Amino acid sequence: MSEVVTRFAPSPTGHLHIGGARTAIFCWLLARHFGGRFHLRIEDTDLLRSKQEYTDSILASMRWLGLDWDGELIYQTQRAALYNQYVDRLLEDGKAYWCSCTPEEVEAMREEARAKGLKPRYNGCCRERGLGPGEGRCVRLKTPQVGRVVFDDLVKGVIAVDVAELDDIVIRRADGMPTYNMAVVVDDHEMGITHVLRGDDHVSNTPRQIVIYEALGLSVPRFGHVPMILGPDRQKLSKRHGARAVIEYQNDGLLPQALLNYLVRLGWSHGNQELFSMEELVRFFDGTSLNPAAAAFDPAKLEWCNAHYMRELPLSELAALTAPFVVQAGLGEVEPDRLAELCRMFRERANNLKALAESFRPLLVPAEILEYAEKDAAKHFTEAGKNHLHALAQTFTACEPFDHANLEAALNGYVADNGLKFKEVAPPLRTALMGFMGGAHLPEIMAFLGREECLARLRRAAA
RNA sequence: GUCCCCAUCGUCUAGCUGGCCCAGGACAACGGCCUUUCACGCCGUCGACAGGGGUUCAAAUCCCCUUGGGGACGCCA
Repeated sequence: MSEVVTRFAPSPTGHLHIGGARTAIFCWLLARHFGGRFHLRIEDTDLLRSKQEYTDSILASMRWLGLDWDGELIYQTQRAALYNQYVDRLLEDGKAYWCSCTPEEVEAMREEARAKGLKPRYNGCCRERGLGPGEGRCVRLKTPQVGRVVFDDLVKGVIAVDVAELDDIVIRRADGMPTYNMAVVVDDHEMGITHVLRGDDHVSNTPRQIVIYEALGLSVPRFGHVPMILGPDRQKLSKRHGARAVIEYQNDGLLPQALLNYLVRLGWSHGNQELFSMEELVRFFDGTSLNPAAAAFDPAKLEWCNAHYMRELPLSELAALTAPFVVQAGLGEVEPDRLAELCRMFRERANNLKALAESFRPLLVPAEILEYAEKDAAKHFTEAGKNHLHALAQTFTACEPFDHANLEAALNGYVADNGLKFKEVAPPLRTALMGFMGGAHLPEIMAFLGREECLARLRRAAA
């Protein structure tokens, strides 16, 4: 295969959502796999809805996911003149014509067709009128009237559509701006795009674009339409499904590699493998093995995937990533070493950074305001339990240094010396320290808290 | 309404050039082991080829129909 050039072309009318992110990932992987190029094009011709802040947000999400792009960013609004050169060429070649119909008139035609049970469309009344620029409003493509448009889709296979299904589509609006299909064709050609990977919702645009390519005498790129992502209920993803934007997952404490891994695996597979490094993805992803059917988004599996990557991360890195969430949880700044220690103790108990930070709360809050889980307190702060806590406070006071090994020995010693079972002592101690029956190993919790804090908790619980 | 696309466990999927599949893996669920707790980890259980016709010695795999989903039909992208 000669050079592969792909592109991702978002409209800056919102944040990057997971569906868009997935096609961006596929495009990026395809280019990287074949050592080609990956471009980013901002389709901002909808002036009303496009916003610079969304472009910035989309770029930020791309970077967060680790998707870099080649060359300059392309903004469609800056290329109107270029598009119109192509429109003029079509006009000169008699492949397009001026149309004087108003939108209202066209709408009436559509209504009429609908009433007859036909496909709503423009009736081509200006096609042979030979109107000039002064007489027409918009420019329409003279779509061939017989034949079929056939293309071999990378994911869906051969798709054929009769040209009778295609309208004489508008390629230049009354305001002089090109329409979407026209701009896309010109851009993809000018940018040398060889593979157009995009959402499923574009399949019906593809024949229209191919007709434009052919009218212009340009070579047609390879197309691939990846199915959209459905909500957990298999309905179209919408607000009621919760987070849809990449940035929301970022804010919820997901790791980019986890979201990327999950998204890639949604609609693409490499045998039974579930977890992939970036290197593996680039090595394995060649545009085949894409699933033609729509996939439902499963938050539970995403969390599982994220938990996996949280366990794999070097502690210092995990700590650095968790720090902002700790601050956000109102737990303040924590020294890097202590934070890393907290991560070490708790990372197997959380599925995302936000939850991880939250799990630190019992250890970062002063003894006086530690909250007890009612059930656990009632069950373990019995007379016997309190007596143990008193005695343990005495025992631990003598621990020097106040570290894991000494504390463990002291605790075991207390149990053995009094002929007790560990099970009798551990629950009240754990509840006193953590506030509930959960968390890491007792000696490391105590070592982390330090003598002062530790004893304060035992005394408070015993009281 | 017209056109296009899709269809394996609850979910993501392997399989799809037919036999190795009375269908494999992962998530979830459930049970167990480990264990002072919660987790992690390990082991196990439940669970699917939408339906009907063909083709064939043989079909999840090929063909047709039905049903069910989705998408498109804009001077939006």
